[in-house]
Amino acid sequence: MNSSASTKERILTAAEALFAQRGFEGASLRQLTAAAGVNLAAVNYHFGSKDHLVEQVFKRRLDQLNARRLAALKHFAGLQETTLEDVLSAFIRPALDLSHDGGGGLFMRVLARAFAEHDDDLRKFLSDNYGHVMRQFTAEFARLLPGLSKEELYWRIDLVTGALTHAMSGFGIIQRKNDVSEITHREQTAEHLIRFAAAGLRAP
Amino acid sequence: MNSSASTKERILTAAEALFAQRGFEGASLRQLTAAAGVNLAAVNYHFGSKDHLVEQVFKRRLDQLNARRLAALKHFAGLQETTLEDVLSAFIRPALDLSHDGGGGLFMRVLARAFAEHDDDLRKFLSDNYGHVMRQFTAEFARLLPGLSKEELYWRIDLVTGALTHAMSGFGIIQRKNDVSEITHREQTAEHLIRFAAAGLRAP
DNA sequence: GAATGGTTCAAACGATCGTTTGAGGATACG
DNA sequence: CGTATCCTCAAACGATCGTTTGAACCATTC
Repeated sequence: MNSSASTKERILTAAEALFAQRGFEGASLRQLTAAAGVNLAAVNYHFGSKDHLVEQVFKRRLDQLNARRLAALKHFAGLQETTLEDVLSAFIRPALDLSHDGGGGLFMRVLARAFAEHDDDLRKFLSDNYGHVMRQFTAEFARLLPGLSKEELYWRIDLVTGALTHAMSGFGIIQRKNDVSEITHREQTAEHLIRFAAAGLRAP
Repeated sequence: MNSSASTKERILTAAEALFAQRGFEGASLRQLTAAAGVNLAAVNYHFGSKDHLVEQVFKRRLDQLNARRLAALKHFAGLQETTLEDVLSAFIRPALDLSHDGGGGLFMRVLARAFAEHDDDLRKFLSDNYGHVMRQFTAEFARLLPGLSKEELYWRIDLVTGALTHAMSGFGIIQRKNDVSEITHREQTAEHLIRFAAAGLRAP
């Protein structure tokens, strides 16, 4: 049908990689279209502008991430026997999975960049596509941590998010060693994150 | 003496603010020099290039931050009665102070950007100016958390750093309210961070 | 007061940016 | 076959980028 679907997808994939490497301003459309093997004008034809392309790069991955997080949370929401670790797992593992399939761990780096860019339009876009998921998780955390005030809870979720973003985007000193498979490394990352975050959330 | 000291300082201050707002690539030398009230050519005259200017922006603040952190740590290093919270305080409070004086909470945002940019040269520069401080703190954490393996300790320090950077750069949802003074807010931030990080580091 | 060395200035340089244009190719339908 | 629709392409547009240039300024020194 739409013979341009391939072109659009190629642009999106190349854009995700280049934005992660060079940033939104640092990656030019000429580098981007050359990497994708398409004509320079194709970006403006299919996406209207570079800014709209940036939004679509986010949308493609965030739709995945949100759906998976909510699906994972659904199994635990409101249940008596749910633990803090269960909810953290539903929050963390889809993000780690996302950075694994989809062609590489690039998107979380793009996301971390977006946080750092402090672009108001982009933040609003992220809030619109992200807000309801965060609210659901916050409600579940509140249920499992009844001793925390609302302010204290917001603070701690914020700090968990910081630790998550940091770890997932590969900022840190921790790198996968060659004798550890990527799946194993991902599992270890998830376990470290969940253990750390759960303890931080439960802090007296 | 050096009548250009004023010009250099004005450039550095304006650069710090603009880099925080627009990023290293997004802030042009024309915006920068206009904000500083100096001639366009002054940047290349005093700093050689834009890249060198970026490095100097970091150096000016990191030298402060490193000195204050080490001075704060010195009071606790190796002492029997030192607590985890003491060391975390020595790590966290100088950073919060830095973002307070020096004309605004802009530098930590610049630092968070630098992490996100993944620029190898800049990361090497940061590592060279930062590494020995991190090693001293790591040694102290290891002393106070003898139950942790080296790998586990590295992981947790990495996660603490992520939470710290996130909170200090003002990413999160937490904003200072108008009825709270900045000093009070800074103190609350430090307490939340220390409580959360200490619990995360002590996780079973 | 002429000369010196450090600093500032307006102007221009070539390169690269995002975007637009208009012609041409490809495919489907009458 | 003719036409309409979607897409691709090379080329160019104006704007802005970091950097360089050479003249002017200004304090200090002989």
